[in-house]
Amino acid sequence: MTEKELESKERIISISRILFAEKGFEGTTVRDIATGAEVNVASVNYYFSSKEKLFEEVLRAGYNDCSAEVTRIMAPGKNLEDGLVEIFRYYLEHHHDLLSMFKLMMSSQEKQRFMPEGDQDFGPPGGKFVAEAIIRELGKQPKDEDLHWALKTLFSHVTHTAILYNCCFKERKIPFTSDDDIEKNIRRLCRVILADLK
Amino acid sequence: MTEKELESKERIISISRILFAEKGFEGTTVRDIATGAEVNVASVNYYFSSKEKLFEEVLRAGYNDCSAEVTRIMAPGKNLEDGLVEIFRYYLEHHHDLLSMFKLMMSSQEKQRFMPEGDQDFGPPGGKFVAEAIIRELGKQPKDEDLHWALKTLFSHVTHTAILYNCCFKERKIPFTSDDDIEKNIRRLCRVILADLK
DNA sequence: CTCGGTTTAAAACAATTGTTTAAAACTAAC
DNA sequence: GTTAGTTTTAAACAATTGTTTTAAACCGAG
Repeated sequence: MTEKELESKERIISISRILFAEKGFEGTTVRDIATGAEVNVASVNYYFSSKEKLFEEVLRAGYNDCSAEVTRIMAPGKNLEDGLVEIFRYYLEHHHDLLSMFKLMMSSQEKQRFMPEGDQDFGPPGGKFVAEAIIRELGKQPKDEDLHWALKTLFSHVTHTAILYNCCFKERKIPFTSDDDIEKNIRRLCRVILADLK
Repeated sequence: MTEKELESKERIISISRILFAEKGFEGTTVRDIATGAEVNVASVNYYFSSKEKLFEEVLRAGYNDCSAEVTRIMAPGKNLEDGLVEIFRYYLEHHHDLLSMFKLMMSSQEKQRFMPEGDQDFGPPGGKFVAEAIIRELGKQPKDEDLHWALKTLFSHVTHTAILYNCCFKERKIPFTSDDDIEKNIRRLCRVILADLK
C-alpha cells in the first residue's frame, strides 16, 4: 500500500461523502465521483469493487466518526445542554454524513438494515452517553419510560433541526430562526424536559 | 378528456407517489412507473411531458392533500393534543407524501425551492392552524418567540417521529416504542411545552 | 537495470436511462 | 359509417449508467 493509493482511495471516500449526501445513491454517478476525486473511472471499482460497496464504506465512515464525536462530547461530567448544542454543531459541520444516513434510513427496506454495532439500545449514535448525561443531571435514576421519552425527544429535536437547517433555515425559508435561536431552542427544550422528569 | 384518460393519468400519479417516496426521484424509473400503472412507457411523457414535471405534480398533490387535512383536523376549537396525534396518524397513513417532500428538501439546492403558496410563515403545511390551537390552549397571546418555539418543537417532533416510524420503529430497530407510546410521547410533549408557556 | 506487484489509463462492454416517433386503436360527434 | 381528435402501442433514439478489459505507467527491492 503505497503513498499514492492512500491519497486516491481517501479522495474517493471524501468526495463520495459529499456527493452521496447531496444527490443520494442513485443520483450520484461513478463518473461524478471519479471526476471529483481526480482519478480514473476504473479506480472506483479498483479500490471498492463496486459502487454499492463504496457506499457502505462511506456510511460506515460517517457513522463511526459521528459516534466517536458524540461519545467524546458527552464525556463523563458533561453538562447536558452544552453537550446537545455541541452535538448539534457537529451535525451541522458534518451534515453530509447526517444526510446520507438519514436518506438511507428513508429508503427501501433492503438497505434499511444498515446499522453498525453498538448503539442499538439507544437509537442514534452515542445515544447511550446522552442518556447518561440525563441521569447525571437528574441526580437520580428515572423510570425507563421517562428516560427514553426524554432521550428520544431531545435527540429527535437536535437531529431534525440540524437537517432542516441546511435545507430551509439558512436560506430563511422558515422564519424566526437565527443560529442563536436554534441554540436557545435546544437549551430551552433541555430545561423543560428535565424539569418535567424531576 | 375521456373516462380512460382520467384513469390512466391518475393511476400514474398514484403509483408515482409511492415509488418516488420509496426510491427517490433518480431511483425511480419511468418504466417502473409505467409498469406499476399498467400503461405504456410513452404514456408518462404523453400526459406529463417529462419525468420531472410528473414529479412536481406528485409533490404538489402530496403537499395540498396534507395541507388540507391538517387544516381540517385543526378546525377552530380543536384540542391541541388530539390534533397533533391526528396529524401524526395522517402522516403515518400518507408517509409516501411525507417522505417525498422530506427527501426533496434534503436534495440539491436547485430543487429545494419547491414550496407551494401559503404556509411559509409557519413552516410545515397547516402550521398556522396548529399555532392557533396553541394560542387557544394558552388562553392568551404568547410572545412571538415562545409561540414559534413551541410550534417548531411540537411539529418537528411529530414529523420526525412519523418519518422514523416507518423506517425503524415499526421493525423494532429502536426499542421501547410501541404505537401507544408514540401517542403518549406526543401528548406529554404538548403538556410540558404548554406548561412552560403559561 | 530488472523484475514483481501495484496503480493508473483509455477504451469498450452490455444494460438501462428518459424521450420521441409513427402508426395503430379507440372514442365520440355528425 | 365517416371523420377528427384523443389515447395507446411497439419500436427505436441517443445518452448515460456501472463495470470490465487490456495495456501502459509506476514503484520499491534485489
